[in-house]
Amino acid sequence: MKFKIIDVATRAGVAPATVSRVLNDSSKVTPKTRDKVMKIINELGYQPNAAAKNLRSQKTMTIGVIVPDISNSYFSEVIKGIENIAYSKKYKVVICDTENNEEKELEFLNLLTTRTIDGVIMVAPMLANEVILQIADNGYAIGIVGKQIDHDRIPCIVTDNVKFSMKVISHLVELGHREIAFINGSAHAVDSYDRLEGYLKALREHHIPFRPELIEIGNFNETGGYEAIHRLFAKKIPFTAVYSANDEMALGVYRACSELGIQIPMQLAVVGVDNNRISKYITPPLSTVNQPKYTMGALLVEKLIDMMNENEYAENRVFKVDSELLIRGSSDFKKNGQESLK
Amino acid sequence: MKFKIIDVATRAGVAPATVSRVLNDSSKVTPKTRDKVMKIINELGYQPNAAAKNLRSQKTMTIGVIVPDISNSYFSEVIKGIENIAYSKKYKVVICDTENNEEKELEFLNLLTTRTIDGVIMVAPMLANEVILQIADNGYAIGIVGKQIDHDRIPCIVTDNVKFSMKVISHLVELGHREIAFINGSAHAVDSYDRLEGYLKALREHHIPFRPELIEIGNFNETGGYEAIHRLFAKKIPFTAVYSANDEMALGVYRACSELGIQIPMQLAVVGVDNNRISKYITPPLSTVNQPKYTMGALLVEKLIDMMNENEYAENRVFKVDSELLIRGSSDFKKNGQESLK
DNA sequence: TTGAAAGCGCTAACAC
DNA sequence: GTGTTAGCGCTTTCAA
Repeated sequence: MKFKIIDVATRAGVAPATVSRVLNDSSKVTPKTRDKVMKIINELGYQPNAAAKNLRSQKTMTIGVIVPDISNSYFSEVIKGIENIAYSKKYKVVICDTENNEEKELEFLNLLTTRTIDGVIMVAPMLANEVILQIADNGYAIGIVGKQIDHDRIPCIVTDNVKFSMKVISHLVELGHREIAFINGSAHAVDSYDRLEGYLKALREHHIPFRPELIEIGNFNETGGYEAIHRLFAKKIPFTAVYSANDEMALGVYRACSELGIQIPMQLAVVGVDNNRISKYITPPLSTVNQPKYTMGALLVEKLIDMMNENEYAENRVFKVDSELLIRGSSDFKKNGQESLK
Repeated sequence: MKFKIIDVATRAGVAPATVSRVLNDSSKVTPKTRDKVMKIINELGYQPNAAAKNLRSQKTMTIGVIVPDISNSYFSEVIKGIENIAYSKKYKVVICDTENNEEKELEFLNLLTTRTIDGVIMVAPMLANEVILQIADNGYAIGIVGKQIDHDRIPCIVTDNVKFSMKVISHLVELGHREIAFINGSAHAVDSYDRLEGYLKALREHHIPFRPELIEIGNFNETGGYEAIHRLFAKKIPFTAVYSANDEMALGVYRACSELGIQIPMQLAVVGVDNNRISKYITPPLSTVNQPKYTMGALLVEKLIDMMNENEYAENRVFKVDSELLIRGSSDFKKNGQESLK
């Protein structure tokens, strides 16, 4: 049996409006009436109908999240952060896994215009900035994780790519490396620019000449990393370390090295980015950069919800968070051995 | 500017009902009117309001999915299957990551009673069967992945645990193993019973006496596996192989072996279950059972949607799918070496 | 503090 | 084939 507000109202001898007030604990109701109403609500197991509520209140308490690949632990961690905060604030979360498909990304944004969701968070969006800006201009709530977009109604959270890339290179230099190759992500990703910038900046700081031949593009996936390191080897330029712009590509490096009998880290030091769950379990464990994925999701959704409810305004719109370099056996061979899997 | 159906109607010189008919392509509308209406719709960029539609039609075209942990690749693959099929049928998917928290699981089910979602899929639910049966009895649409529940309105999809466990043990026996330890999942999981049953059945088939001391509980996580293998070693009973009821626990086995200097597979063969993404990348690569996760999600959501729309009925309610044994270096040392990371 | 009543935007039953 | 109209279940003025 499905009850509605009127059922509760009549049984409690009050008007529907009063029941509504009790439910949304608007203060203007005497404890006595409140108790009376609550009793009936519990007796009947009454639950308000969400659709009616949504229609009337013009919001759905739902946030959409668009990610390129939900089974990539980077994204699922971000989602966890979003989800947890969202639920604690009574919001639901609808997920869209685009499978790196730009059209699916665009299509999902329709949920905003149909008012199925109150706002959307795009994680590492592929869509052109203009499209995203347009949406914000149309008054829809939108937030971005992993890319910075300049619009005073779009909160963004990004990691300081330049900074941690410098940390990585400095770490390798301190270990004595001077010829450090760099496998970058896709050429059009903003992250790629920044990571390259950090790479160059660090080299300059350490007075190491920069050699463009040591840079390759790996498109952020395992195969890309595998092919990139092969291209690097093919050049016959000596290098003793490689900075891979993410862990996935580093897996490709491991595969190539395993095939060619190249020892990590003795013959080649490797550092990745992401602290992918896998990175800890491979042999040797991969040195990597740990981005605060959960926190990034959590922080951004909080900001977005605040903005939607206009508790807060545009200032402090872009968050740049720091990442931590995890030194493991792939760069520092002293770190190898027994404790590697701890 | 936000338009409503009446805006389209007046501009097109028709009644709102006609616009609605065009939108929901009910056949009773002449091509001419349809064109006229569509033209205005496109001009205005009109999009129907979801809340109003939901309220009127008493459905939300949304399915909830409850998983214990979204960053576990097993679950994210299931979600992918669900999501893809759901979106292709115009359904949205709301995710709940319970973090293995039974209360969160229960709480999320409220979305059914508030009619926020039309149905729910529980993946490896923790909630007692009675609770789930009750929900179905109340007329809500519910489906289960990874557990079989007997109720003629609940579609379920499970893997044949008995069958693949037998495959695993037979594989080990064929390699010459006779003392095979078994690290089972949590004691109250149905999967655990079935996997144990398969283990026992296979031993019997091969005329290998069953030794209860060789069985330990590892609760399906890394630490559990680590502790379980330590307990097994502590017993001083020789065994040459271990069947771990999932890959996570096998990781714990790897860690313990690495610490104790035990060589896999030479001194101990290891086989897991799940084909977790990690299993391929560890050293040696882990032999494991690949469950068709994506397909399981896809198949079940399809069934659930059919049931909700009553295209289909109770018969053929439980799906049992087969899994494939992937033999890798952790059990068969001929499989080690160069090709291990391919 | 409480009640009456309007209306959120859509669909479907019925009438023409 | 198309229009009219009631109403889905709730919240929120406004009045009392």
